Amino acid sequence: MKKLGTRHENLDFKVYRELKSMIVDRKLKPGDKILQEKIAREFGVSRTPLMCALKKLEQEKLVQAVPRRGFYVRRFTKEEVLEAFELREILEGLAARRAAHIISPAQADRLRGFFRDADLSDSAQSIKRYAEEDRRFHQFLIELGGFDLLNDILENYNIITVSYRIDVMEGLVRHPRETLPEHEALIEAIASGKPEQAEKIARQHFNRSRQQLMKDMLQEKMAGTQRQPA
Amino acid sequence: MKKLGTRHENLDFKVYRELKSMIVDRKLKPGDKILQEKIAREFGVSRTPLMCALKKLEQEKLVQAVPRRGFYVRRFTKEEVLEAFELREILEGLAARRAAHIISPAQADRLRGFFRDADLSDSAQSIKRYAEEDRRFHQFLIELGGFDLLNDILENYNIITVSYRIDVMEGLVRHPRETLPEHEALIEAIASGKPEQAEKIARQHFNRSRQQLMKDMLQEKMAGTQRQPA
DNA sequence: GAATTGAATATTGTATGCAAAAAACACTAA
DNA sequence: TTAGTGTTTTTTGCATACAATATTCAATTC
Repeated sequence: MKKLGTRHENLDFKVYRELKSMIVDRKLKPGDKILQEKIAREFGVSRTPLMCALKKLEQEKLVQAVPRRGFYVRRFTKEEVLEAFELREILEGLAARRAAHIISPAQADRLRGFFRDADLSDSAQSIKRYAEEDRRFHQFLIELGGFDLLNDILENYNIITVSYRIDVMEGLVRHPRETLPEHEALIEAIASGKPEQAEKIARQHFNRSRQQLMKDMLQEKMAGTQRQPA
Repeated sequence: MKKLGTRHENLDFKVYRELKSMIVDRKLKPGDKILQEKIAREFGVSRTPLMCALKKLEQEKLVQAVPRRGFYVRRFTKEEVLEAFELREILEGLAARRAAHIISPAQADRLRGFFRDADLSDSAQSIKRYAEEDRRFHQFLIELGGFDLLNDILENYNIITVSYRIDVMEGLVRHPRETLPEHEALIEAIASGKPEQAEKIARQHFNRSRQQLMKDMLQEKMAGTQRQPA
């Protein structure tokens, strides 16, 4: 018995995806109110599926619902971003551990291909390419070691860490020269099937980025003008 | 400026809570189809807020939506339950670590009160009381060391582990005689402010339960008749 | 001019209506 | 019987309608 039947995709899901990418791409900015009528007209749907989509996004914390007022694009606090990093630290640590457990030789080969010809210069171009490779690498790691529940969580909460500071160094927290050795060590630990080591390295990797982020945030606070409305 | 204003609770949220407890309490059983018209009438609301509530539950994996067919109460696979345990292992490990970091003397006192007068006999009554204490303990641990994101995730996925096998030994996977020393060690590690140790113990605690569960499941498979419909 | 009030307007939360899809049923032919 | 087919009934997905609440803004008072 086949199961390929699910071709009908409900409108609310399409709206959900569209809205989500609008938020991640900053077409809707943090703090913006979401005018249901307007968006619904823009998308050519009624408010019913839009409402559903908004509720979904609320659950993912991308928007905030204020009863009888409406939905607003959420503005993440520094604390939340750091907390999201803390979660990634252990969740991707888990993924790394599992990946090392179950990796196949073919997958190990593919894994070893990541960052092979990384360019560590400071040009915007090379930073950008490294950032892309970084995302692909973490994606592959999750595919390797993840499972449904874990993937769901990571998908939801990576967005918080990604959508913050997207404008600085392509979203990278640390310079490739610093992270490349860590990536290489992680790759080797997973590819050679060392779960404990893989988890440890993955966690260290995120931990260091988190520490760096904390420092950056502190500096920002000292230096700059802080907009932080209610 | 105060902020106590949020008194309006939308209908969909009430429906959501009600449905959720119906599922957890087995008033709606795994596999049951959710007849929207019927439930809506039962709750005295229209299908609109019910729909929203169902979508929320879908995101939490308590129900499954099949487009153009409807919603069904989800039946968890063994794999999923084990995966949920694996998640709890690291997530509550994190909570334990953080708790040990930030615990106050007053909280440490309260923590040490858990399981103080535990009764390790085999009577149904005492097992039941231990299971309740267990839940309260883990809840307190999450309150201590958790944060918003973590709480959300744990709330969702604990349900998977709790709603499975609720009928055997009050949902406990291992006997109190086995888990009590672990609980005591964990309490002491947190109360005396030892983050690394606390995390390690918490993880071991869950890991052992997970191993036990795997064994149990394997035995069930060997022995019993397996209902596992599509 | 600043603060306060209150009507006019806009927006939300929910119920209802309706077309399209799925399920249930009844009837016919092997 | 059983398999197949057309028809009725049910149910879903979505649009729309409407009352209740929020917001806006002009008029009024201090």
